[in-house]
Amino acid sequence: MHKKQIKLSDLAEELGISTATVSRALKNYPDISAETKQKVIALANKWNYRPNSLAASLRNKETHIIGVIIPEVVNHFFAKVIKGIMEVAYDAGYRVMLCQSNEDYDKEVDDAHALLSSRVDGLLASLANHTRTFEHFYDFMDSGTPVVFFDKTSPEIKDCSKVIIDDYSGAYQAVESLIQQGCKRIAHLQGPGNAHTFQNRLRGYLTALKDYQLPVDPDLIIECPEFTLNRGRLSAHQLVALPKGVDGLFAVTDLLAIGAMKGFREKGIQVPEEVAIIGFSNWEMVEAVFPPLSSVSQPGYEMGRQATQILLKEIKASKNEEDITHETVTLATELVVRGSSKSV
Amino acid sequence: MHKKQIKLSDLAEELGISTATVSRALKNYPDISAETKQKVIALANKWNYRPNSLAASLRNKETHIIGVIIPEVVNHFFAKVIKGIMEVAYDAGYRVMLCQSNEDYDKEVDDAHALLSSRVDGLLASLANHTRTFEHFYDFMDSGTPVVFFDKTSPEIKDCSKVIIDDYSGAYQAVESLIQQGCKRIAHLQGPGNAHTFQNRLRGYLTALKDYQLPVDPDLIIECPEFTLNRGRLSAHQLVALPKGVDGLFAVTDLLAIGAMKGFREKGIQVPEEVAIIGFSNWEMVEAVFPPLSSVSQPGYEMGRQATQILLKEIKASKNEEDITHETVTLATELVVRGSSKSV
DNA sequence: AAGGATCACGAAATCGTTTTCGGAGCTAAA
DNA sequence: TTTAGCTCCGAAAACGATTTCGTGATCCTT
Repeated sequence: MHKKQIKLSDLAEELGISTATVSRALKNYPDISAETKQKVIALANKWNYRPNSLAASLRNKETHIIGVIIPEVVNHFFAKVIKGIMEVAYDAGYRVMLCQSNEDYDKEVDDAHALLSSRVDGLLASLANHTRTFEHFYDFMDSGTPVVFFDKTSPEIKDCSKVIIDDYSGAYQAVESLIQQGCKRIAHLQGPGNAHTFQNRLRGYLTALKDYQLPVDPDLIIECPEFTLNRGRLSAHQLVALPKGVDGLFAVTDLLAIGAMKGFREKGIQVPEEVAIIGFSNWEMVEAVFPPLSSVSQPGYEMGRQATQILLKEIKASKNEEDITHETVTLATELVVRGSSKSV
Repeated sequence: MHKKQIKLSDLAEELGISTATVSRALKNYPDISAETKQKVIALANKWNYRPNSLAASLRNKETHIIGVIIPEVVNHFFAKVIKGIMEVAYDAGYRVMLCQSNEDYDKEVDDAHALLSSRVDGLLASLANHTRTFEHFYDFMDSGTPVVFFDKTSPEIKDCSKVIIDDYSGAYQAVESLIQQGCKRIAHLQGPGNAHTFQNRLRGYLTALKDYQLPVDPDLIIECPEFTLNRGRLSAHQLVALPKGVDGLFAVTDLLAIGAMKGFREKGIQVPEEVAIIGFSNWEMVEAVFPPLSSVSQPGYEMGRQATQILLKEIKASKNEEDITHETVTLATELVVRGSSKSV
């Protein structure tokens, strides 16, 4: 049973003044006497008054809430992004409504509509792997609510800011490093769908091979529908079984790389002596496996922070009716070489 | 610049009917003619009408939002809890406002106040390690807003439901298993603060030793202020340096255990031959390290689901003015033995 | 033809805050 | 003494959706 929450008029009645005065006293307006302010604040504390932000938001047309749509929460990279988002948001007095699309386009649309109904002040979004239409995001932009995409986005979306990482270069560097240490048959464990991040990593792989005049063997490119250790393990088995074998591997994500490492070991293949492996994301656990996994760093925390900073800037500009210039920030990656491959 | 969002009165005006009728038509009330309903729905779709849930919530005194306070987002266990929460909430038509206390008591209080101001319909919370007073939660209960604690809670908090893990038994089983495979000097890497979960794991460790007449050596119990690989690694070094050595280790969490494994290896100690190791949480990565880490399973996803189900049940009861009976659900743990210790 | 039931809708209050106008009372300047 | 300028506060109108009463039709019954 919901007991009554204290409201402004309760305070006003008790003190024999109007709600207007109470409201202004609590917000420290200049034209309220010090004496009144003090009385109001004292009573508000005593009665544990918590303003109803629904009413305030309705009146002010701003909620101080930002919506976040993310494909998957149980993912070390996205978790770090969320942390970055929440810290910057909190410091600016904003709260976060989090939605997980679960890599499901329909749910993504549904979440977007709900956040629009909630009148969030801005939206941060990362696309599901199979999202191809963007009307649910255009709805935000049309209503004047800033949207910033991070990580998984699409070049088709115009007129809005983005924070991405340089997947292409990261992948290129990784594969180049494998080539320079003598690998001739380099496999790639590829991500699912047409997500641009994964496509860019694939492109980096292909371009590196081409630049060094290595042939592209379709047998060496395996699309992994989900990112699990086991999927990486099975892919390694598949590669070992190839007539021409394999001597290097670049995986679209660390979990697959580690799984593959395990799969190779099961088949008696030495890492890095017989197969050199490089992953992508550089999350903490890569140092824990043996040999430690070389990986391309993917700065999730920084991505979350920057995306939120840009969003807050646009929210502010939007409020002041200034015009906003959208920007695309590309965060650099870095190849961190460890025991699973050789430094060159 | 915020362009105007369509509202009920816009639709009403266009159709030459009242907002009351529009509202009822959209909600499929029985006393609106089929013809009118259809016209309203058609226009709402055409104009992309999104109801302002602030206004609706203000009027209805329910937001369909549940608040979540969690110590840390970048944590595999909590990430799974969040996933469980969000799925159950979504299926019931609820949204989630997520707050991360960052293991900071003051921020926890601040978050609680903000969620109260947002008039969330219910709260799910897990305590920060150093939280000792609970007024900020009692505020919710006093106002009639259901609260359910999960994982990190306190027996001091009465009259509310909880979903916890049987940390004590899990720890006991782990240590018992080490004893049964012959370990005599078993170390424990302990969690920080007075968090009850960690205390219970410590208690399981101590009781197992006592039950098997093994002495408790304070040198073998190391409190780890943070959960990082490196902290585990350094703790292992510290243990190796003990005059009497160490032949078993139970860590309060997997990350520390894996770090310790690395630390032992660096000192030339064989796992599990010279030191057997068991962790806690059983997250996916334990299978990736070598040797695979034995660990106590900690069902985070299930915890999130159950906590949310209980909360929704209490919200419903509260709405119907039924009285609610609080419950404490204890989820079972299970020792999963892998290569880092022997099965007995 | 009168009474009652049913149908389809509208007027207006309501949720709790914020803010735009003021307006009363007082002081100081002319 | 009038006027202007302060200081401090209140009345009331928003914000947008929901819902409680109604009310005017229409149809059926007798």
